[in-house]
Amino acid sequence: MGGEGAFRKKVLRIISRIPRGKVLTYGQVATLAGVPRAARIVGGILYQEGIEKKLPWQRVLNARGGLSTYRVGMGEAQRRLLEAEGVAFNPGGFLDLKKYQWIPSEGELKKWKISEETAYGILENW
DNA sequence: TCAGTGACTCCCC
DNA sequence: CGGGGAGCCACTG
Repeated sequence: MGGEGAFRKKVLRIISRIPRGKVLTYGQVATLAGVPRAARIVGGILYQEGIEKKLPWQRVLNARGGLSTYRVGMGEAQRRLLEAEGVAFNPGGFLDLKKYQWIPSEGELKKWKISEETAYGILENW
């Protein structure tokens, strides 16, 4: 654990920046970190270090706006944490990504060396 | 070094 | 809406 991969570091940094009440999907985090198809890795990293490193792990969801943590027994905890931040789930247990998705500032994108074009491609609510 | 793994995603039924 | 299957790829032992 606590490896030193560049991708891992970027993932941890990006997640640590997601504001209260906002979310990103695993795939979006992976893309912002430079490896668009490494969504599974993001989940793995959070599973290992999310709580240990005091990250806002609850703010990362699957591509449908649902919680993937039910399969590891963390679903209810994640839902409660999000609701405590003012996030409302729809009857199906999903949340509206267009409404809650975090849009990083231009400065942040520049820091991560992500073009606005790339960001526009993966973020719904630009 | 390398096969195995999986908090993912997309597609199809 | 639900389930199955095939890709994916950084990380791990």
